[in-house]
Amino acid sequence: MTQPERQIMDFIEKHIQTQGYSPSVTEIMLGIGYKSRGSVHRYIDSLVRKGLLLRESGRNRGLTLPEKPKIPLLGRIAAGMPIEAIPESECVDFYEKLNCPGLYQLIVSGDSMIDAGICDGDSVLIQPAQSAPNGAIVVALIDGENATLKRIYQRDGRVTLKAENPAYEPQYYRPEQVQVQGVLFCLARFYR
Amino acid sequence: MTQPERQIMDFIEKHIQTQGYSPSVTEIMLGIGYKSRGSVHRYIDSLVRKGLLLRESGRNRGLTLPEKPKIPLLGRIAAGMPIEAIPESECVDFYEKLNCPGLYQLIVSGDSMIDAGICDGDSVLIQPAQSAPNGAIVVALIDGENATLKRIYQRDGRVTLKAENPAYEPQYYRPEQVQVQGVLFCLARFYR
DNA sequence: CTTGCCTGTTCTCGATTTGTTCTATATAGT
DNA sequence: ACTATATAGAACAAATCGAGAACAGGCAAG
Repeated sequence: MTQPERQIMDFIEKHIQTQGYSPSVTEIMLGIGYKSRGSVHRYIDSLVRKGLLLRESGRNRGLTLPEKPKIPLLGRIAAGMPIEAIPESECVDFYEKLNCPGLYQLIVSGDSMIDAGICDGDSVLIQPAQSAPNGAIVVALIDGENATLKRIYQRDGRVTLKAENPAYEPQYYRPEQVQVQGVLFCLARFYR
Repeated sequence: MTQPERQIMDFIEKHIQTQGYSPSVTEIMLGIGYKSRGSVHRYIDSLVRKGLLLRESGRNRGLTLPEKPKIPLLGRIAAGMPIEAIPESECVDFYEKLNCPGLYQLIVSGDSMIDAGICDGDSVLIQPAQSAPNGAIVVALIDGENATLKRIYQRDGRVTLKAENPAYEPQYYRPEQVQVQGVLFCLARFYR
């Protein structure tokens, strides 16, 4: 989005939010400070072509904003307690949150992280990294062969990879044996 | 990538990230400190030839960064096993997956669903519904007062709400006491 | 209905910006 | 001094921009 496009977009968003309906091209022109409707119209065309704006053709004031996958955050839910409403209906833009360059997805196989709430079949989103803070959950490559999802601790000159499952013992390695490939960024599990 | 190429690449990346669109050759020139557009243009040519930069010919400000995939699905990861690559680098479009009308988000409070891998502080995305199949995890309103996240079973004329935590006993209700508000659609947990 | 204004849309024009190519100059390495 | 390379700067065509004119359809008042 170029600078004038951004300016026009902001104006439209603000107008729709405050007035409840789309501004006219002339109103945008005056609001932004242009002296010609043609110019404004050209920018609107561009925005519509990019899908950043929707237009109901043949209607006056027919501009609408495309729906973003915003998911309203309603409150907290607990065992046996009512939903504690969160005052302003915050919206979480998952698209924004996940717009993290380099992110990739792996599907978890096995139960070794079950006590961390990571189950067989879950999707984990990994942010590429060469190192990680102690206690982080990472994708670690061991001896250049085996990649595994574990909690990592680096101290006393050795690396510990700890599963979150009492059935698995922590594994100890020399630092040169373990290569961090990425850090756990997000867990996603779909039920339907 | 030579040093000036690296410098120009960084400038372009930064500009696209902050402004949302490509810089012009003149802007790069000023930003880096050159006094000629020709030189900058030569480096851009080189970057395009190497595939490190894309150019929409015939358009002004038509430089784009090679597209990074949404979130590539790389494979499965397991305890002590190598990543089992998935042949085609499938891409998961979370935008698409979450574009489910009516979806709303709740933050989980408490440990009553811990054995289902749902932890304190997790986000659950709920799809509004009036009923749910046996065994589904639902948001249930009890006696019109208390909302809770539980696994639901309806049989023998009574409703069982079962926590996934041995510390909590299943609770039995008459059907008219329990109102399903929604079905668990997705679990999301952010680590960073 | 008709009328008149607002609105959306399309077009042209001149000025400016931009991508591109070219040549000349400066610099570094041999 | 010679060559290779990097930079500066000029020049040109195309794209873009803002202004303004013109026209048809929407919309509400009479």
